[in-house]
Amino acid sequence: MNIPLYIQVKQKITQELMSGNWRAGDLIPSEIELAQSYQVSQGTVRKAIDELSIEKILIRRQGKGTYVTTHNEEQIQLRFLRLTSSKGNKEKLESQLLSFEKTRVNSYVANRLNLRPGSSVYKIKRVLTFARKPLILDEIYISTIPFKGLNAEMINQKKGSLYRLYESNYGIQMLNADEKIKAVSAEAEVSKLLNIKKGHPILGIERVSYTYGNKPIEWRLGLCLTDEYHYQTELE
Amino acid sequence: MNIPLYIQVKQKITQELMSGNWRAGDLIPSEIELAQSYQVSQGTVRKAIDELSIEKILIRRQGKGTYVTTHNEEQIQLRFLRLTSSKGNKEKLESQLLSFEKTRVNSYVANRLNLRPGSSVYKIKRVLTFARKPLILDEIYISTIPFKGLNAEMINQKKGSLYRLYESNYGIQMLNADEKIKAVSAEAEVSKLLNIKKGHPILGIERVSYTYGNKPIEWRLGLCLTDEYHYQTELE
DNA sequence: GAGTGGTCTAGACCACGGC
DNA sequence: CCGTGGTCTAGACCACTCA
Repeated sequence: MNIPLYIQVKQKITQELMSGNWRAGDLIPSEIELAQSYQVSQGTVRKAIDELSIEKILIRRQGKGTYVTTHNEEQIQLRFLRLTSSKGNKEKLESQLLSFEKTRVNSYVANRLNLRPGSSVYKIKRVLTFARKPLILDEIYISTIPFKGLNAEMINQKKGSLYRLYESNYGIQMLNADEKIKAVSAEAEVSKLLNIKKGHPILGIERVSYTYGNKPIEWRLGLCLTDEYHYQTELE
Repeated sequence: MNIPLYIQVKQKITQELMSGNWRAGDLIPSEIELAQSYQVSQGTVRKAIDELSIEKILIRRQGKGTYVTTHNEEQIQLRFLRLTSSKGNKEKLESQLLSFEKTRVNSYVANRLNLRPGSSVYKIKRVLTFARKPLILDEIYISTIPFKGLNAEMINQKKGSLYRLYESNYGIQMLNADEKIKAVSAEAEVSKLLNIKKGHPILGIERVSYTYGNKPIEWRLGLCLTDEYHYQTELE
């Protein structure tokens, strides 16, 4: 095998995470302990953990130890939300569930999630509100298989953060996501829900989110009103 | 001083780049040479270069050496362009200059570029075309001071890549950028140039680009037709 | 074969957090 | 005070590039 040792260590650590031995928020063994158990030097473990913490899969805390990233901490909860107020306000986000149903997935979403067309999914519709103004209309699909028993009540309990729900109730962590953005016109139903005129320009954000091993878990389409907000990114 | 050694090495390397001693595309001294000249170990130089190459300021090439990132290489030229065809086509980009003028900057753009309101800037308008269809209408502002003597002919010569022009003719490298995205309606003038109906929804992408030391150099507003294309990002 | 970056080790010391 | 991650060193060997 010509795979570098630190890559192998990375894979071993990832296996512990995928298998559920180490769970979100857990403190993992120290670098020295890992070095002993994998029979490599501390520097090699360090390099593996370095990369995993760049990928935001692990978090180091000097003096304390290395932890598995979690969506349950306040600061990290809105990690995937790129919408910010153009005036710099920091308003509280609220979520209102519109509908929750079990249905069959269409072929487009099935492709994105590596599911068979027509297989069983949960479909979630909701409105996200900032400062009491409706801003985002979400339509979300997840396979019923890993989320067995999910219901509307559970979603309402977690008020807003689906990713916290996935993690705490099903042990599924969202690690990264792809987004595709278009400008579209608000249709009749959308314009009513977002309280705008029909035909008003809005952002259509299509997102696929992935867990360990780049396995796609969730597809969503977010329709966002960007009159007073904007989508923000950094390019390198 | 409590600044880690490798950060100090990073700063020294950055100074070489800012001062113009090492220019875009140059091969910089080897890790061993740098370690000797800075009186630190090779490992420390390595860590400094590691970070600079993550920031895409330097590029390592095994067996050859470490190079200063350049916009002149084909693959890296469209680094900041996030617009891709929804159908997966890879069409050639062409640029058509609409206007080039020297004018006074308004206060909004002045703030973004750390200029005094009313100071002298070049204003560039152009249309970017993919597969012979107009897709992006750009309006670009840069201070006249670092770009003394710039004219329309120089822009036409470089066909498309302004960043290549900045780098090769003025030694100014764009390292990173912030973008703010909104959905807007096409106004009369815009709709004519992009060959769409008035009021059609388009993306408004506002970008500020930075050089060494996070110094803002260029402000631009890109109006993008996203009927057959989309803006793509990855979230971590 | 010489020179470059890439991996790996062993060991020292520092800075931080918490008992 | 101890254990953690963070920095730094010195030296070995590997993998790649090019003359």
